[in-house]
Amino acid sequence: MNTLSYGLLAFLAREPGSGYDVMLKIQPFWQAKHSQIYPLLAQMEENDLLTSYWIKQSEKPDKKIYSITDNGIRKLKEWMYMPLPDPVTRDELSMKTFCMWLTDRDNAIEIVETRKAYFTRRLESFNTKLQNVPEEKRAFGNREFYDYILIQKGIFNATAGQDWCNWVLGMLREQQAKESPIQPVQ
Amino acid sequence: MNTLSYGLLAFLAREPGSGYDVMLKIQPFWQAKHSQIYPLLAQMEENDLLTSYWIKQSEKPDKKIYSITDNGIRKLKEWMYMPLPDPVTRDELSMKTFCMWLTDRDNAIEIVETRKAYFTRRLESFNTKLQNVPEEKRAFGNREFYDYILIQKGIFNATAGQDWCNWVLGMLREQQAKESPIQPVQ
DNA sequence: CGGGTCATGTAAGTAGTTACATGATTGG
DNA sequence: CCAATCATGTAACTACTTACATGACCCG
Repeated sequence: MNTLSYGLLAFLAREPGSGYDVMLKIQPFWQAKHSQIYPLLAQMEENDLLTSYWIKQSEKPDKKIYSITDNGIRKLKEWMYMPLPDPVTRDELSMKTFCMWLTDRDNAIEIVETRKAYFTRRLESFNTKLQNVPEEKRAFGNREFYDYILIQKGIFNATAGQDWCNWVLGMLREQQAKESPIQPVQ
Repeated sequence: MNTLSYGLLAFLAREPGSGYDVMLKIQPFWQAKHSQIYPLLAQMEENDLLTSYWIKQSEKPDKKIYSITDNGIRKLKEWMYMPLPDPVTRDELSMKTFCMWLTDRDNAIEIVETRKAYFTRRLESFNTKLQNVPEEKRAFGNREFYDYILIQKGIFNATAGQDWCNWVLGMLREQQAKESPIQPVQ
C-alpha cells in the first residue's frame, strides 16, 4: 500500500466510482496515469479493500464501478495516524531559473509566462470546483469542509506561484523598458 | 539526459563541486538521494559533459570534484529552449486532508501542525540562504539575481503553505473553543 | 477525417527509494 | 557511546511514465 493507493481509497470512501472517475478526481492533487491506477485498484480489490461491479453502457465503453469495503475504511482510518512525510516537488522551472543567466531575456520571459499560464488554468479549475461547494457547507462539521480546505490548498499554492511569476516578470520587463528607446506611456 | 541531470549540470555550471556538494545544493529544490546522483554524474562524465579529479583529504574521505565542460554548457543552453513541463507535486497531506472527516479533530490538528513545522524549518533555511546574497547583487544583470529569485520562489511557496496551515488550524481550533466549557480569556 | 473524450487494460522502460558497504571525526 | 556529518559507491526494489491495444462517438 503506497500513498497513491490510500489516495484512491480516500476518493472511493466518499462515493463509489470507476477507475477513470477517480483518475480525473485525483489528477489536480496527485499526478497519476491510468496505467498506474488500474492495476492498483485491481490489487486493492484482491486485498478486500474494494469491491466492484460492471455497468454496461451503450454508445460508451462499459464501466467498472469500485466501492470501498469496511476493511478499506478501517485501513484508511489507521493511515490517518501514520507519520506525515514531507511533500515532494519536482519542478523543472527551479532548475531553469538557476541557469537563466545562460540564456537571453526574451527566453527567460517566455519560460516564466508559460508557467504563469499554467497557474491561471489551475486557478480557473479550482475556482470552478469551489463553486460546487455550497457556502453553508464550508464550515467545520460538514464533510464538505474538507473538500473546501483542500481546494483552498490548491488555490493558496497556485496564487503564490502566480504572484512569483508576476514579480519576476516585472523585474525582467523593467529592465527591458530601461533599455528600450521609447518609454511606454503610464 | 533527464531533468535531474540538467539540474546537476546547472549547479556545476556555476562552480565545480563534488557529488556530495551538489546533492546538498539541489536538495531544497529537487529531492534526490546520493544513490541516484553519483551514477548520473559518472554517466555525464562519460558523455563529456563533465570532467573530474580527486582531492585527497586527511581526516575526511577523499573528494571527487566535477567541472562542467564546454559541451556541458552547450547542452544546458539548448535545454533552456526546450518546452517547460508542468511541475509535479506529490503531497500526502492533500490525500489526508480529503479524509480528515474519518479521524478526530486532535489528529487533524496534529497533522496540520506537522506540516506547519516543516514550512517553518524551510523558511528558516531559505532566509539564511537569502542573507548570503548581498543586496547590491539582487538586481537584473547579476548572476546572483537568479539565485535571489530562486530562493524567493521557495519563500513564496513555503509562505503560502504556512498561511494555509494557520488558516486551517484557526478553523479547527475555533470549533474547539466553542465546544470547551471554559472560554479562553482574550 | 483527425483529434479529443470516454473507458479499460498490459508491457516495457525510466526514475527514484531503500538498503548494503566502508570508515574516520566530532558533538552531545 | 551513539548519532550525525563527510564522502562515494552498488544492488535491489518500488513508483511512475510511455507506448501499445481496442473501439465508438462527437466536434470542428
